[in-house]
Amino acid sequence: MAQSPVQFQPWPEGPATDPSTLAETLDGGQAFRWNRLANGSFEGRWGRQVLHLRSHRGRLEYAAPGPDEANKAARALAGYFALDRDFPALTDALPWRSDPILAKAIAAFPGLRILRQPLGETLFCFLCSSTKQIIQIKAICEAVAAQLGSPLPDGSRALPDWSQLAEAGEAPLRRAKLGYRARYIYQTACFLQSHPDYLEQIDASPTDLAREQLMALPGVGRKIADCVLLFGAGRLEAFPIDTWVQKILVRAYGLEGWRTEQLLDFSRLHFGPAAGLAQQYLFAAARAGLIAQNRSAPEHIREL
DNA sequence: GCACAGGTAGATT
DNA sequence: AATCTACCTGTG
Repeated sequence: MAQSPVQFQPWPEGPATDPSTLAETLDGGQAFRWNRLANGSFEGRWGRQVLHLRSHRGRLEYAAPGPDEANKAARALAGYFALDRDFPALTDALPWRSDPILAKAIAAFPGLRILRQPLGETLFCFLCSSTKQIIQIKAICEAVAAQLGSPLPDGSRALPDWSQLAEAGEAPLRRAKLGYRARYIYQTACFLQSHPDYLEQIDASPTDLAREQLMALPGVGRKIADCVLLFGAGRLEAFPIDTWVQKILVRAYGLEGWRTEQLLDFSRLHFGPAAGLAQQYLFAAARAGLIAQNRSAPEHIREL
Protein backbone atom coordinates (compact mmCIF):
# COMPACT_ATOMS: atom_id res chain seq x y z
CA MET A 1 0.00 0.00 0.00
CA ALA A 2 2.89 2.36 0.66
CA GLN A 3 3.98 2.56 -2.94
CA SER A 4 5.09 5.83 -4.45
CA PRO A 5 2.31 7.64 -6.30
CA VAL A 6 2.06 6.64 -9.96
CA GLN A 7 2.89 9.47 -12.35
CA PHE A 8 0.65 9.38 -15.39
CA GLN A 9 1.53 11.05 -18.65
CA PRO A 10 -0.50 11.53 -21.80
CA TRP A 11 -0.16 9.02 -24.62
CA PRO A 12 -0.80 11.32 -27.57
CA GLU A 13 -0.50 8.59 -30.23
CA GLY A 14 -2.94 6.41 -28.32
CA PRO A 15 -6.53 5.86 -29.40
CA ALA A 16 -9.51 7.82 -28.17
CA THR A 17 -11.26 5.94 -25.41
CA ASP A 18 -13.69 6.05 -22.53
CA PRO A 19 -13.52 4.27 -19.18
CA SER A 20 -15.99 1.55 -20.02
CA THR A 21 -14.42 0.72 -23.38
CA LEU A 22 -10.94 0.72 -21.86
CA ALA A 23 -12.12 -1.64 -19.15
CA GLU A 24 -13.67 -3.95 -21.70
CA THR A 25 -10.52 -3.89 -23.87
CA LEU A 26 -8.11 -4.67 -21.04
CA ASP A 27 -10.27 -6.76 -18.73
CA GLY A 28 -12.98 -8.18 -20.97
CA GLY A 29 -11.60 -11.58 -21.81
CA GLN A 30 -8.84 -10.80 -24.30
CA ALA A 31 -6.12 -10.41 -21.69
CA PHE A 32 -5.91 -11.79 -18.16
CA ARG A 33 -3.26 -9.76 -16.40
CA TRP A 34 -4.93 -6.36 -15.99
CA ASN A 35 -6.43 -5.27 -12.70
CA ARG A 36 -8.57 -2.28 -11.95
CA LEU A 37 -7.21 -0.26 -9.04
CA ALA A 38 -9.26 1.67 -6.52
CA ASN A 39 -8.76 4.96 -8.38
CA GLY A 40 -10.16 3.49 -11.60
CA SER A 41 -6.82 3.07 -13.36
CA PHE A 42 -5.52 -0.29 -14.57
CA GLU A 43 -2.30 -2.07 -13.73
CA GLY A 44 -1.15 -4.68 -16.19
CA ARG A 45 1.67 -6.84 -17.47
CA TRP A 46 2.65 -8.51 -20.71
CA GLY A 47 6.05 -9.86 -21.62
CA ARG A 48 8.46 -7.99 -19.39
CA GLN A 49 6.32 -4.86 -19.36
CA VAL A 50 4.57 -3.54 -16.28
CA LEU A 51 2.33 -0.56 -16.93
CA HIS A 52 -0.48 1.55 -15.56
CA LEU A 53 -3.16 2.92 -17.85
CA ARG A 54 -6.11 5.18 -17.37
CA SER A 55 -8.70 6.98 -19.41
CA HIS A 56 -8.63 10.72 -18.85
CA ARG A 57 -10.88 13.16 -20.68
CA GLY A 58 -11.35 10.72 -23.55
CA ARG A 59 -7.64 9.98 -24.01
CA LEU A 60 -5.28 7.39 -22.61
CA GLU A 61 -2.57 8.11 -20.09
CA TYR A 62 0.13 5.71 -19.00
CA ALA A 63 2.69 5.34 -16.27
CA ALA A 64 5.78 3.15 -16.22
CA PRO A 65 7.19 1.99 -12.88
CA GLY A 66 10.72 3.22 -13.61
CA PRO A 67 11.37 6.92 -14.36
CA ASP A 68 13.52 6.14 -17.40
CA GLU A 69 11.18 3.66 -19.00
CA ALA A 70 8.62 6.00 -20.48
CA ASN A 71 9.88 5.78 -24.05
CA LYS A 72 10.21 2.03 -23.94
CA ALA A 73 6.74 1.79 -22.48
CA ALA A 74 5.25 3.94 -25.23
CA ARG A 75 6.81 1.75 -27.92
CA ALA A 76 5.56 -1.41 -26.24
CA LEU A 77 2.09 0.11 -25.89
CA ALA A 78 1.96 0.98 -29.58
CA GLY A 79 2.49 -2.67 -30.45
CA TYR A 80 0.16 -3.99 -27.73
CA PHE A 81 -2.66 -1.69 -28.84
CA ALA A 82 -1.94 -2.43 -32.52
CA LEU A 83 -1.75 1.24 -33.41
CA ASP A 84 -0.90 0.27 -36.98
CA ARG A 85 -4.56 -0.73 -37.32
CA ASP A 86 -7.37 1.76 -37.85
CA PHE A 87 -10.02 0.25 -35.59
CA PRO A 88 -12.56 3.03 -36.11
CA ALA A 89 -12.41 2.38 -39.85
CA LEU A 90 -12.55 -1.40 -39.34
CA THR A 91 -15.54 -0.93 -37.06
CA ASP A 92 -17.29 1.32 -39.56
CA ALA A 93 -16.81 -1.37 -42.20
CA LEU A 94 -18.68 -3.93 -40.10
CA PRO A 95 -22.32 -4.50 -41.18
CA TRP A 96 -23.86 -2.51 -38.30
CA ARG A 97 -26.04 -0.49 -40.66
CA SER A 98 -28.08 -3.60 -41.44
CA ASP A 99 -27.55 -5.39 -38.13
CA PRO A 100 -29.19 -3.77 -35.10
CA ILE A 101 -27.64 -6.30 -32.69
CA LEU A 102 -24.15 -5.39 -33.78
CA ALA A 103 -25.06 -1.71 -33.89
CA LYS A 104 -26.15 -1.84 -30.27
CA ALA A 105 -22.95 -3.59 -29.21
CA ILE A 106 -20.76 -1.07 -31.01
CA ALA A 107 -22.71 1.83 -29.52
CA ALA A 108 -22.11 0.43 -26.03
CA PHE A 109 -18.34 0.06 -26.43
CA PRO A 110 -17.24 2.60 -29.04
CA GLY A 111 -13.55 2.29 -29.76
CA LEU A 112 -13.19 -1.30 -28.59
CA ARG A 113 -9.92 -2.75 -29.86
CA ILE A 114 -8.35 -6.13 -30.40
CA LEU A 115 -5.03 -6.24 -28.58
CA ARG A 116 -1.89 -7.73 -30.11
CA GLN A 117 -0.47 -9.74 -27.26
CA PRO A 118 2.63 -11.94 -27.24
CA LEU A 119 1.73 -15.16 -29.02
CA GLY A 120 3.21 -17.53 -26.45
CA GLU A 121 1.48 -15.87 -23.51
CA THR A 122 -1.80 -15.79 -25.36
CA LEU A 123 -1.53 -19.50 -26.06
CA PHE A 124 -0.84 -20.18 -22.39
CA CYS A 125 -3.71 -18.04 -21.12
CA PHE A 126 -6.27 -19.61 -23.42
CA LEU A 127 -5.06 -23.11 -22.58
CA CYS A 128 -6.05 -22.13 -19.05
CA SER A 129 -9.43 -20.84 -20.13
CA SER A 130 -11.62 -23.84 -20.89
CA THR A 131 -14.84 -23.86 -18.85
CA LYS A 132 -13.43 -21.20 -16.54
CA GLN A 133 -14.77 -17.75 -15.84
CA ILE A 134 -12.54 -14.78 -16.59
CA ILE A 135 -11.98 -14.09 -12.91
CA GLN A 136 -10.77 -17.66 -12.41
CA ILE A 137 -8.51 -17.57 -15.46
CA LYS A 138 -6.90 -14.45 -14.03
CA ALA A 139 -6.39 -16.12 -10.65
CA ILE A 140 -4.77 -19.14 -12.30
CA CYS A 141 -2.44 -16.94 -14.37
CA GLU A 142 -1.40 -15.07 -11.23
CA ALA A 143 -0.73 -18.30 -9.37
CA VAL A 144 1.36 -19.73 -12.22
CA ALA A 145 3.30 -16.47 -12.61
CA ALA A 146 3.96 -16.32 -8.87
CA GLN A 147 5.30 -19.89 -8.86
CA LEU A 148 7.18 -20.07 -12.13
CA GLY A 149 7.59 -16.62 -13.68
CA SER A 150 10.66 -14.39 -13.79
CA PRO A 151 10.70 -11.36 -11.50
CA LEU A 152 9.66 -7.99 -12.91
CA PRO A 153 10.93 -4.53 -11.91
CA ASP A 154 8.05 -3.90 -9.51
CA GLY A 155 8.55 -7.17 -7.63
CA SER A 156 5.71 -9.01 -9.35
CA ARG A 157 6.34 -11.81 -11.82
CA ALA A 158 5.93 -12.34 -15.53
CA LEU A 159 4.11 -15.34 -16.94
CA PRO A 160 6.57 -18.19 -17.46
CA ASP A 161 7.68 -18.77 -21.03
CA TRP A 162 7.21 -22.19 -22.62
CA SER A 163 10.67 -23.39 -21.76
CA GLN A 164 10.14 -22.50 -18.11
CA LEU A 165 6.85 -24.38 -18.22
CA ALA A 166 8.50 -27.45 -19.74
CA GLU A 167 11.20 -27.45 -17.06
CA ALA A 168 8.74 -26.99 -14.22
CA GLY A 169 6.66 -30.02 -15.16
CA GLU A 170 3.01 -30.67 -14.48
CA ALA A 171 2.96 -30.61 -10.66
CA PRO A 172 3.23 -26.83 -10.14
CA LEU A 173 0.43 -26.36 -12.67
CA ARG A 174 -1.79 -28.72 -10.70
CA ARG A 175 -0.95 -26.72 -7.60
CA ALA A 176 -2.14 -23.61 -9.44
CA LYS A 177 -5.60 -25.24 -9.71
CA LEU A 178 -5.34 -25.86 -13.43
CA GLY A 179 -6.94 -29.29 -13.10
CA TYR A 180 -7.05 -31.28 -16.34
CA ARG A 181 -5.65 -28.26 -18.20
CA ALA A 182 -2.29 -28.86 -16.51
CA ARG A 183 -1.61 -31.93 -18.63
CA TYR A 184 -2.44 -30.09 -21.86
CA ILE A 185 -0.13 -27.23 -20.93
CA TYR A 186 2.71 -29.50 -19.95
CA GLN A 187 2.35 -31.59 -23.11
CA THR A 188 2.27 -28.44 -25.21
CA ALA A 189 5.38 -27.18 -23.40
CA CYS A 190 7.20 -30.43 -24.19
CA PHE A 191 6.12 -30.26 -27.83
CA LEU A 192 7.35 -26.67 -28.16
CA GLN A 193 10.61 -27.70 -26.49
CA SER A 194 11.27 -30.17 -29.29
CA HIS A 195 10.03 -27.74 -31.97
CA PRO A 196 11.86 -24.52 -31.05
CA ASP A 197 10.61 -22.40 -33.99
CA TYR A 198 7.00 -23.59 -33.91
CA LEU A 199 5.40 -20.41 -32.57
CA GLU A 200 7.46 -18.21 -34.91
CA GLN A 201 6.29 -20.32 -37.81
CA ILE A 202 2.71 -19.90 -36.71
CA ASP A 203 3.17 -16.15 -36.54
CA ALA A 204 4.51 -16.17 -40.10
CA SER A 205 1.90 -18.55 -41.56
CA PRO A 206 -1.33 -17.63 -43.32
CA THR A 207 -4.25 -17.85 -40.94
CA ASP A 208 -5.65 -21.21 -42.08
CA LEU A 209 -2.26 -22.89 -41.83
CA ALA A 210 -1.49 -21.15 -38.55
CA ARG A 211 -4.79 -22.47 -37.18
CA GLU A 212 -3.90 -26.02 -38.26
CA GLN A 213 -0.53 -25.70 -36.57
CA LEU A 214 -2.12 -24.43 -33.38
CA MET A 215 -4.71 -27.20 -33.36
CA ALA A 216 -1.92 -29.75 -33.56
CA LEU A 217 -0.97 -28.75 -30.01
CA PRO A 218 -2.44 -30.78 -27.13
CA GLY A 219 -5.52 -29.10 -25.70
CA VAL A 220 -5.90 -26.61 -28.54
CA GLY A 221 -9.14 -27.02 -30.44
CA ARG A 222 -10.85 -24.66 -32.86
CA LYS A 223 -12.02 -22.16 -30.24
CA ILE A 224 -8.70 -21.74 -28.44
CA ALA A 225 -6.83 -21.64 -31.75
CA ASP A 226 -9.06 -18.80 -32.95
CA CYS A 227 -8.57 -16.91 -29.68
CA VAL A 228 -4.81 -17.18 -30.04
CA LEU A 229 -4.99 -16.09 -33.68
CA LEU A 230 -7.23 -13.13 -32.85
CA PHE A 231 -5.71 -11.87 -29.61
CA GLY A 232 -2.12 -13.05 -30.03
CA ALA A 233 -1.45 -12.90 -33.76
CA GLY A 234 -3.53 -9.98 -35.02
CA ARG A 235 -5.74 -12.15 -37.26
CA LEU A 236 -8.94 -10.16 -37.20
CA GLU A 237 -10.65 -12.71 -39.44
CA ALA A 238 -10.46 -15.32 -36.67
CA PHE A 239 -13.89 -15.76 -35.07
CA PRO A 240 -13.81 -17.75 -31.83
CA ILE A 241 -17.17 -19.34 -31.06
CA ASP A 242 -17.54 -19.90 -27.34
CA THR A 243 -20.68 -20.53 -25.35
CA TRP A 244 -21.53 -16.80 -25.28
CA VAL A 245 -21.12 -16.19 -28.99
CA GLN A 246 -22.85 -19.46 -29.74
CA LYS A 247 -25.86 -18.31 -27.72
CA ILE A 248 -25.85 -14.91 -29.43
CA LEU A 249 -25.83 -16.46 -32.89
CA VAL A 250 -28.44 -19.06 -32.04
CA ARG A 251 -30.83 -16.93 -30.01
CA ALA A 252 -30.41 -13.34 -31.16
CA TYR A 253 -29.64 -14.09 -34.80
CA GLY A 254 -32.12 -16.96 -34.87
CA LEU A 255 -29.72 -19.64 -36.09
CA GLU A 256 -31.22 -22.55 -34.18
CA GLY A 257 -29.89 -25.91 -35.23
CA TRP A 258 -26.88 -24.59 -37.12
CA ARG A 259 -23.66 -26.55 -36.69
CA THR A 260 -20.50 -24.79 -35.54
CA GLU A 261 -19.04 -25.08 -39.02
CA GLN A 262 -22.17 -23.40 -40.41
CA LEU A 263 -22.01 -20.67 -37.78
CA LEU A 264 -18.42 -20.02 -38.84
CA ASP A 265 -19.54 -19.73 -42.46
CA PHE A 266 -22.28 -17.33 -41.41
CA SER A 267 -19.86 -15.16 -39.43
CA ARG A 268 -17.43 -14.97 -42.32
CA LEU A 269 -20.13 -14.01 -44.78
CA HIS A 270 -22.04 -11.63 -42.54
CA PHE A 271 -19.25 -9.91 -40.56
CA GLY A 272 -16.50 -10.02 -43.19
CA PRO A 273 -12.71 -9.81 -42.90
CA ALA A 274 -12.77 -8.24 -39.41
CA ALA A 275 -15.26 -10.78 -38.05
CA GLY A 276 -13.13 -11.20 -34.94
CA LEU A 277 -13.65 -7.56 -34.05
CA ALA A 278 -17.39 -8.03 -34.42
CA GLN A 279 -17.10 -11.07 -32.17
CA GLN A 280 -15.50 -8.97 -29.46
CA TYR A 281 -18.23 -6.33 -29.66
CA LEU A 282 -20.90 -9.01 -29.39
CA PHE A 283 -19.10 -10.79 -26.57
CA ALA A 284 -18.82 -7.54 -24.62
CA ALA A 285 -22.46 -6.66 -25.18
CA ALA A 286 -23.64 -10.12 -24.19
CA ARG A 287 -21.63 -10.06 -20.97
CA ALA A 288 -23.11 -6.64 -20.23
CA GLY A 289 -26.59 -8.09 -20.66
CA LEU A 290 -27.35 -5.93 -23.68
CA ILE A 291 -28.29 -8.66 -26.12
CA ALA A 292 -31.75 -10.11 -25.92
CA GLN A 293 -32.06 -13.84 -25.50
CA ASN A 294 -34.86 -14.04 -28.02
CA ARG A 295 -34.76 -13.66 -31.76
CA SER A 296 -34.10 -10.08 -32.76
CA ALA A 297 -32.22 -10.10 -36.04
CA PRO A 298 -33.99 -8.85 -39.15
CA GLU A 299 -35.12 -11.64 -41.46
CA HIS A 300 -32.67 -10.88 -44.24
CA ILE A 301 -29.60 -11.56 -42.09
CA ARG A 302 -30.57 -15.17 -41.58
CA GLU A 303 -30.92 -15.73 -45.29
CA LEU A 304 -27.20 -15.41 -45.95
C1' DG B 1 -25.64 -31.70 -2.88
C1' DC B 2 -25.53 -30.16 -7.66
C1' DA B 3 -25.23 -27.47 -11.91
C1' DC B 4 -22.34 -24.72 -14.37
C1' DA B 5 -18.12 -22.25 -16.02
C1' DG B 6 -15.03 -18.14 -22.93
C1' DG B 7 -13.33 -26.59 -24.32
C1' DT B 8 -10.91 -30.66 -25.99
C1' DA B 9 -10.10 -35.38 -27.10
C1' DG B 10 -11.40 -39.95 -27.33
C1' DA B 11 -15.17 -43.27 -27.42
C1' DT B 12 -19.58 -44.57 -29.02
C1' DT B 13 -23.51 -44.56 -31.99
C1' DA C 1 -20.28 -37.43 -39.01
C1' DA C 2 -23.14 -36.32 -35.02
C1' DT C 3 -23.52 -37.08 -30.13
C1' DC C 4 -21.95 -38.38 -25.52
C1' DT C 5 -18.45 -38.30 -21.76
C1' DA C 6 -14.39 -37.74 -18.85
C1' DC C 7 -11.40 -34.42 -17.40
C1' DC C 8 -10.25 -30.68 -12.42
C1' DT C 9 -11.67 -27.13 -9.48
C1' DG C 10 -14.17 -23.20 -7.71
C1' DT C 11 -18.49 -20.92 -7.17
C1' DG C 12 -23.46 -20.06 -6.42
